[in-house]
Parts: sequence; C-alpha cells; structure tokens
Amino acid sequence: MPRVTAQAREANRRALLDAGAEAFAAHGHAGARIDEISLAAGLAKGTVYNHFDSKDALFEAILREACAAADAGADRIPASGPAEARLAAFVAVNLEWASEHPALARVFARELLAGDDATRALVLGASAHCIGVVASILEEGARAGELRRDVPFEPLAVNFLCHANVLVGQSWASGWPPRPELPGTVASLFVRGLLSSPAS
Amino acid sequence: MPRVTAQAREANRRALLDAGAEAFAAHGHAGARIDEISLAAGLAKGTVYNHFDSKDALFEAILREACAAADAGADRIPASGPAEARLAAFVAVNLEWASEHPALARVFARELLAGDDATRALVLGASAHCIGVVASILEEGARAGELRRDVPFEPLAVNFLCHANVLVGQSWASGWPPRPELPGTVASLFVRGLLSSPAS
Amino acid sequence: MPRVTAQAREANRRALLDAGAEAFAAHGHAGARIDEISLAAGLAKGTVYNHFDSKDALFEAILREACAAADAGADRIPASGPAEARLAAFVAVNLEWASEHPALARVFARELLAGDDATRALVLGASAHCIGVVASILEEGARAGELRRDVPFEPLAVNFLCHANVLVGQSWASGWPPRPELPGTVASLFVRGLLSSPAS
Amino acid sequence: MPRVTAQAREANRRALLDAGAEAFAAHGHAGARIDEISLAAGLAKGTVYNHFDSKDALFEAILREACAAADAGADRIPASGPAEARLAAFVAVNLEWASEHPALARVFARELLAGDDATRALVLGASAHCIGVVASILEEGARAGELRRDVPFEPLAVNFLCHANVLVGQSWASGWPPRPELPGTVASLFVRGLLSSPAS
DNA sequence: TATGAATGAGTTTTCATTCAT
DNA sequence: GATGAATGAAAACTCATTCAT
Repeated sequence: MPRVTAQAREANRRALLDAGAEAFAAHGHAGARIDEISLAAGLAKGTVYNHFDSKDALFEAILREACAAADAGADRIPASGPAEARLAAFVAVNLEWASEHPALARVFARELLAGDDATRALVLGASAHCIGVVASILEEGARAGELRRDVPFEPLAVNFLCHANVLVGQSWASGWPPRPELPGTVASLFVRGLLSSPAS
Repeated sequence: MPRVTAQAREANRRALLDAGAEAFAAHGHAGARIDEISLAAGLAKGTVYNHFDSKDALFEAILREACAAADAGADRIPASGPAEARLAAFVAVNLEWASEHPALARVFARELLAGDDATRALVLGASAHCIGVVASILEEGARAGELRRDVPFEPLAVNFLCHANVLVGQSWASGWPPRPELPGTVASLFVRGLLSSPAS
Repeated sequence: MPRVTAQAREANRRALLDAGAEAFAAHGHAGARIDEISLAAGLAKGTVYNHFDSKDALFEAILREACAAADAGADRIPASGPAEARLAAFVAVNLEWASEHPALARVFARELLAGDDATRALVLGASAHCIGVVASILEEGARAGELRRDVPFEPLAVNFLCHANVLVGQSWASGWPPRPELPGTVASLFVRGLLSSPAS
Repeated sequence: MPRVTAQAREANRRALLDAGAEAFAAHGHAGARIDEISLAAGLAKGTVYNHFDSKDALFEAILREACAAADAGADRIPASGPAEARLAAFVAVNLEWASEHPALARVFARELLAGDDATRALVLGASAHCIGVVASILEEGARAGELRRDVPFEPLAVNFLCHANVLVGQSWASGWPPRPELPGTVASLFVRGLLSSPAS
C-alpha cells in the first residue's frame, strides 16, 4: 500500500524542488514566495511544509542538490590530456546536466556569483569536490608546463566556475555564445584568453 | 540659512544612498530592509520617504549612481595602446572608485551578475557608455591584429565587466588576487588566459 | 472474526482517549495537537476521525469520562458517619481511581479550575451527581451540628472538589502532601482548617 | 516632541497588556488570538509587534505584571496579629487590586491553577516574595501556637494562594461568596475550616 | 524636515480535517 | 478500519508605507 503513495510523495517532493529552483533562480532567496512555489508545483501551500521544515530548509535542499550535481559531473571528464580539453569536457558535462535542470543550474550560478556570505560559503563548501577536480586540472596543466604557475589553483578553480556560469548566463540572456559552442568557448577564453593566433 | 539646511539635507541623502548600497549589496533588493538602511544612515525610517518615493526608487537611484560611476571611469583611460594595457587601466580606474565606494561597486556587480531580468536590463542600459568603451577597446585590438576576431565585441565587453567584478569579489572574499595586483591580473587573465608565457 | 476486530477497535479508542487525556492535561484544549495525540496512541492521525467526529468531540468524550469516574466514586463512600471521615473516604476513593488514570484526573482538575465558561459548565453539569453527594455530606454534617451552617452547601461542595484537586496537583508537583496522606490531609485541612489542637 | 508621543505609546502598551490579559484569561495561552487582542486594544495587529517580540513575550509580560502586583500587595498587610486576620488582610489587599484589574487577576489564577509546568514554574518564581510573606504569616502563627505545625509552610502558602483564587473565581462565577465577604470567608475557611464555631 | 508609532496588506507557518489507497 | 499525504482556512509575524507631531 505504501508503494504507490511513496512514489507520489517522492514525485511531489521533486515538483517542489523543481518549482523552488525556478523561483529561487528568478527572484533569489528573499524574493521567492512559498505560495508561488507550491502553486507552480501544483500543490497546496501547506504541502511544502510536509516536505521541508521551512522556506530556508527548502532553499538549502535545492542548493545542495545543485552542488551535488556539479560535484557528480566532475568525475565524468577525461583523467588526462590538455587542460583546455579537460576544462571543455567539464563544461560540456555540466551543461548537459544544466540543460536538463536549467533552474537548478541558475540557482547554483546565482548564489555562487551573488549570494550573501553565508550562502556563498555553503555553495563553496558543498561544491568542494568539484572545485578540487578543476583545481587539479589546473595544477596538472601547470606542472606539465602548459599553464601559468603564477596563480593559486583553488581560487582560480572557483574563478573558472564563475566564468563558466557567467557565460552560460550570457548565452541564455543574449544568445552569445551559442549553446553548442559554449564548452569550447568557455574553455578557450579561459585558457587562451583573447590573444590572436595564441600558439602559432 | 537655507544653505546649511540644504547641505544637511544633501548629507542625509548621501547617507541613505551609502547605507542603501551597503544593504542592497549584502542582501539584494528583496532582502534589504528599509529599517536597516535608515538606521545605518543614522536617520529615522520615515526620512527615507522624504528623499525617495519608495524602496524601489532608492534602489534605482543607487543602481544608476553605480552605473554612472562605471561610465565616468570609462573616459579616463588611454585612447590608444595595447588592448591589455587599456583594459588594465580601465580596471585600475574603476577599482580606485570602487575602493572608495565598495558598497556601490558590490551592488553593481551583484545586479549585473544575478539580478532579475528587469534589473539586469536596467544595469546594462545605464552602463551603455561604459560597455561601449570596453567594446571599442576590444574592437580596436582586434583590428590591430592583437586580439581574436571570432567573438562579438559587445557581449565580450559585458563578459569583461563580469569577469572583472567576479575577480574583485574573489579578492574581497578570499584575498586572491591581492588588491594591488588586481588590475594587472584581471587584464592578464582576460587577454592572455592561462597559457604559460605564450611568446615572451 | 468480528470479535477480534471489535476488540482491536475498542483498544484503539481507549488508546486515543488515554493519549488525548495526557495531551489535554498537559496543554489544555487549544494547546493539544491531534498529531501528538494519535502518535502517542501509536496510531495515525486519520484514525482519530474514525473514532471521534472532531477534536472537540474527543475532548468532550474525555471530559465526560472523567466526570463519570468522579461520579461513580461518589457512591462508594460510607452513607453515614462524621463528615470529615466521609470526605476523606471520598478523596480516597477518587484518588484510587486518579492514580490509575492520572491524565484523566488532570483534565478534570484543569477544566474545573480554569476552563473557559462553557467547558466549566459542562464539567459541573456532568459532575452533578458527585457534587450532590458532597453537598449532602456537608448538609448532613451541618444538620448534625458538626459543621458550620453559614455557607451554602452546593458552592461549598464545588469548592471542596477544587480544594482536593489543587492538593492533588501540589502533591504531584512538589511532593507535599505525600501521596498516602493525601485523603487525610485534604479532609483535615478542609474540615478543621489550620487551627491548632482543633477540638481539644 | 517625544513627550506626547511617548505617552501615547505607553497608553497603547497598556491597552495591549489589558486586552491581552483579558484574552489570556478567557482562553489561555494557546487559545488567545493576537488579532482579537489588538482589535480589543483598538490597534492594528502589527502594533502588537512594535511593543512585544512575540505572542509569548506578551504573555510573559502580562504574567510578570500579575505576579508583581501580587508581590506588591504582600507588603501592605499588618506586620503582626492573629494569622487569620493577617490572611484576611492579604486577601483584601489583593482583592482591591484584582477588582481594578480583573483580567490580570484571572490570568494569574488561571496559570497558577492550571498552567503547563513551565508556566506554573514561572508564576511561582515570579511570586516568590508574595509566597514568602504568606509562608511567614503561617510560620509565625504556628510559632505562636495559634496554627498547626504539622504542615510545611511554603507549600501551604502556595495552597493558600490557590484557595483564595479558587474562591474568587467561584464568587465571580456563582455569586458565592459575595464580594464584600470574600476576604473574611477565604481566611475563615482556610484557618478554621468547616468545624462549627470551634471554640466560641 | 525629521521622527518613529501605527498601519494592514502580504508572507510564512500551523494544524484540524479530508480522502485515496 | 487504518493510514498519512494533501489541503487550505486561520494564525503568527513582517515590513514598506503613512502621517501626526
């Protein structure tokens, strides 16, 4: 008997997380309305509180889910090769996920780029693995003589995440870079910068 | 007699703009509280409404001021020279102002990076001149063969502003890049990317 | 087959009455939570509504049960003898029951002492027989010259019930009077007051 | 300028305390409604929160005020004399106050007689002085040979407060004892009990 | 003009009650 | 009959805005 019910419950929880992501992405933590979220999920206001203790708890669950997704993607990239290609692969993997969960991706980007201090710390903490992977790509690239060594790896990894998210946001808002070229453009701009004929 | 009064009035308006910038920077538009702002300005809540029609009007005034400052800085940079140096100069000029008005700078960055669509459009519109200057630097660099030509100038200029603001935020939060090196690092990363000493 | 089921049903009803008494005793009518009651009874929230029409109906059932118990006890006391002894017997009989159903007893006391007007009227009405018995003890004691005649019997009987319940509550909360001495102390204080060597 | 305003503010605070006492007296802590209180005070709902942090804070303020009043009355009674007379004086003093602040008095009685454990502890703690005064009357009466010595003074003092409050409540609800005779009846019943004219 | 208490619409949160399983 | 997720009316609480002083 609980089987069908448990599935329905889980589906509702999912709907709330999705609707919440949408709302928090669009209006931020303070601007999102519980009413709007529950209605968008096709549920009554009170149902939110059957699944989450409070607006804050819902927000944090969404944030953690977004971070976990970023973390999970980090392991699906080549273990070796040129840093630029590995970073492009990283972006491609995450984009794939982000295009399936655009709202979650926007929450992640929003709070990473402009959350208040506590939220930003939460995002960085929950994305530690992901940041570590990017940092190690940068470190290995530097050790191989491919990349500059004058910048610390971890802040640079964080910077890469921001860079990627900014470009994703720009792509979404202005059409540039076009979606299919995003991974290549992100990695290329980050690694090669703007110099013409960079290596030739 | 009206002189002193007018001055006092102006001082109060300034205090409100400053305190408002602080609050909007820290908590975003929806999260900032009029009470907090007026108290931080050393004034009573009602006084806000002697100077601004509404919370929104205060927010917009702050936003416009921030954009205007960015715009004004755009004209104090060398009219010619290598793109990287001109971009570094741009960052340096804006940093100078930003370090005197850190809150305003953070509002600008926050809304540029993660404002809702309407606010973001407002910021971009009000920063049009500034964006145009950066775009023309990029365009001239490309025409001179110094920079890549495969990216459209205006979105790239917006991206540069974001890039710069992200690094300023990181500097503020994590200590890297160190303040004095910010302009050089911003421009270097943006123009040269991460490749190891490409030609030098 | 219906036998076991009917027994189980009855057991659940009992569990709900007991858990409800506990909750109403601890938090009063408005403060008790249906959730808390059903969980304490080891049942699901919805089951409450298979047994009672509403929270109010459950409350009233508990109240009536408590009053009925008080009423029933009233008939198990000596039909004659000194008023003090008969009152002590009354308390002893009720205490026996109360120590087996402490929560019910507390609901009775609580609503008698501080219920809102409607509830208090309900309690008094449902305890009419019990109050009548006490009143008749007092009346007979007065007619026998044992007790004062300057106080009306029925309000005094109500007062006695309150007096007894207060002392039971104090015993429970502070340890005085000790449980075994309760009937004697209650009756003695009520009948003899505090005068030293009362009769000598 | 603040003079008139401060007075008005204080008057509003008073109105809220009074209306709150009324509501808490009638419905208990959980049953009282903030809306009802603010409306009864002739104010808007939000105003409650300009004066008190929360419903709980308002409740506690009222409770403390009631306890303080009980405490204050305790010092206006004869320092010596027969215990019965002193107790009657105690009741008379408190009745005088209670008839001017009936709601406060009812809150005190209600929570003393049937509050949950935490609230009851608060009431007893905040009434410590008052209880001490009654206890010392009882102790001195016992030392003078006037009163029984077989009961501990402090629990008995608490019992006296309950006794008095119960009779006040009865007087209010049923008309007996009549208001003017209350102090005498309370003290007489408590000290002499029900024995018929024991010595006279 | 500045003040800050009051306001009340708008939110979050609670919880008795319903109902599909 | 039991279950417990969903419901939504009602409650607590927030805060931008007003306005008498």
